[in-house]
Amino acid sequence: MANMKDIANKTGLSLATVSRVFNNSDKVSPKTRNHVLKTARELNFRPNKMASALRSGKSFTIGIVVPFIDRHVFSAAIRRMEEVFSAAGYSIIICQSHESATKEIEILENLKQLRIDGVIISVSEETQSVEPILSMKSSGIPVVLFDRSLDIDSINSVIIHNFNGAYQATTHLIEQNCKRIIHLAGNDSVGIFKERRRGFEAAMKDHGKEVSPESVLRFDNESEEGVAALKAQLTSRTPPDGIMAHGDISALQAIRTIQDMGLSIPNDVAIIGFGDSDFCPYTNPGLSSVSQRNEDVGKLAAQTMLKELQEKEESVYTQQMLAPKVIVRGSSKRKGYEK
Amino acid sequence: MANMKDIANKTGLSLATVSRVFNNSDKVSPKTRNHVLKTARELNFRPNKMASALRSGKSFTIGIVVPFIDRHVFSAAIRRMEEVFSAAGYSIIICQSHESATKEIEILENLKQLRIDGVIISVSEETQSVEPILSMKSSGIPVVLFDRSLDIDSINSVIIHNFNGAYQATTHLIEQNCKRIIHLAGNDSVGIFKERRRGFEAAMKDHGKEVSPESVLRFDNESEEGVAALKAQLTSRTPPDGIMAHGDISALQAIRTIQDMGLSIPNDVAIIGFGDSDFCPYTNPGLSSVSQRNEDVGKLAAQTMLKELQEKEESVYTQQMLAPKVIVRGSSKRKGYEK
DNA sequence: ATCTAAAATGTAAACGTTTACAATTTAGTG
DNA sequence: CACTAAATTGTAAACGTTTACATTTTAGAT
Repeated sequence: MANMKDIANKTGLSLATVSRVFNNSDKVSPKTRNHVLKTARELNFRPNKMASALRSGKSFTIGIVVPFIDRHVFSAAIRRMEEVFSAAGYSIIICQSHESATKEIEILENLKQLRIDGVIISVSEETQSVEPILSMKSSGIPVVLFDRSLDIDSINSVIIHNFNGAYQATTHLIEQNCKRIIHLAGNDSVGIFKERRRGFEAAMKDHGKEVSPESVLRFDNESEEGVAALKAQLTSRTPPDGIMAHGDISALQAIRTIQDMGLSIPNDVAIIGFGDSDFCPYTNPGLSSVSQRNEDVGKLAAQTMLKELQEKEESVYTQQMLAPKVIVRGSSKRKGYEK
Repeated sequence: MANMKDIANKTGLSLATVSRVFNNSDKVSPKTRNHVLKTARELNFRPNKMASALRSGKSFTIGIVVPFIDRHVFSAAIRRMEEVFSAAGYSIIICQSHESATKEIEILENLKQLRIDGVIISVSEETQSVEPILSMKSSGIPVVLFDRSLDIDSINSVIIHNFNGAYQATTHLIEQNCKRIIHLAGNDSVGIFKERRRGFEAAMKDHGKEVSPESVLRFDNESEEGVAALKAQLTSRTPPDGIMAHGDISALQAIRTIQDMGLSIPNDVAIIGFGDSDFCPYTNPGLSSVSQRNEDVGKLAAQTMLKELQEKEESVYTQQMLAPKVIVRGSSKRKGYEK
């Protein structure tokens, strides 16, 4: 494959001039430029980006780290990132942490070796320490967190306002005349789940509803304990008539449980999930949910990265929170309370 | 950031020896190796993969090209690819063709410039010409096609056997005692959809069922024409009692249409989709579908690529077809015909 | 101690760009 | 036409590795 030297030889120009043509440096006469471009076409020349990256120190590559790429949250966000970056001339390298903090560290090391220009990351569930992230920064590699954040204010992050989303969802159930609402809670050690629980509790209190220990039910997608506990509550003397789940899959499990008991949704129990997964419109009834705006998050994260890359000065770090949106479907739309 | 020269200076060794340590070349004494590694740790050294790629001509990077990364077919396959490649020391670069043949060509050009070691691609719907793919090959870059294939036997490909899947699905409906089965067909210009239609027709014929022009209904997810035509058939004197859709979304649209007309699934009409999308278990009734085995396809494609990369000789090209699997759920499980 | 082959290390040129700096050409001015 | 500044081009050294080839060291055999 031809290189710049070949073009230089064939045109009789110097290597520097040839290089300048491809850098869009304006310091080259139109005549020479055309001559070079023509010769480049003839020789089927493609600039070698590795060489360019090596010399210039800019690889025009961004590393994206997520737990698993096949989760819709991530693939949707990454889709937008790719679009933003590719338009700006950047390539993206994808890595999966498998929800392991150890793997995550390995990946970050590897990305350093690849001399990527920046990292966008949604940290693993396990990740507690911010050290690996900070170490990236101190190596001069900008980092943007998305989806899940860590408590560091020297790092840009883009997340949705989980507290708010949960608050809105809970308020929605209250407006649907639910009298006794419970929350199917995720693991509190995961920041976003904690926020959702807090949002639920705040909404309850703000609307004068009591939050008892029974109001918050720990609900895991893997174990059956949550389901059993839910059944118990549904058969108690004061069964819940509204459920705000921390995730859509949990909501689905609840729907099954409820329907299996012969109760109807939304009239006996109204339910809303979180995430607005793509299957939400297709369940029966359609599952109301809180949209995480994955695409918007992805786009914004990518734009934030580009901005940081372009700024020479130490930039100002921002924690951007997108307002989530309640999507109402059949599972929480009660007769007489449609608004 | 420290480089090998720094280590060489600090240890008093030559650059070559230092390099050999990191190449796992065995031509270095244990004592020197340890000394070098220790110094490397002290200096916080990370080998520069760009430099290594430039010099050695191997970037240990694979380009993956898909129409859109947020489609589950692709993200599921890519997930496995990432796992296979990362275990083998390769990074992956993801690009989206947006179903555009032009964009696809641009992407391939760009990947060439990046000097990636190989390309795994699921071509866009528009793609007709095999030229860009062949041009990759002739530049010495191995290519593996997946999901959708092109008719070139000098390129490795991994796809599922669409004909077979459709054949099986249709046979399943016949076994469920469906008397009049129709196919909701995709765009025939897309190879996999054509295969599915052919599989449907073959199964019908093999079971002594007539394939009339009405048996194949062109059904697009975007337009309403298909829905209208389906309605017309359902109200005709000889309504279909079995539907084999070319995709899950089409199946969903059909389910809605059928249920809106007051007909019951699966007893009035049994239906099966294609793709086994993640929402299939959650529809009501659960949607039977043909599993595309995305994960298996991804894994196999990645393994095929690795094999081709490792072989020095011109390798033998294979078209690998995975057998799809019918997943039976409520939408096609008729009373008395469960088997 | 000497010789030899194997093992370990060193030398230096490459890989294909970019870029500071220097040199040359061009165009504008009086 | 001479002079100057601007525009264009050239020179050569980097960037951080790998690797063919050359050299030195080591260990084993005599």
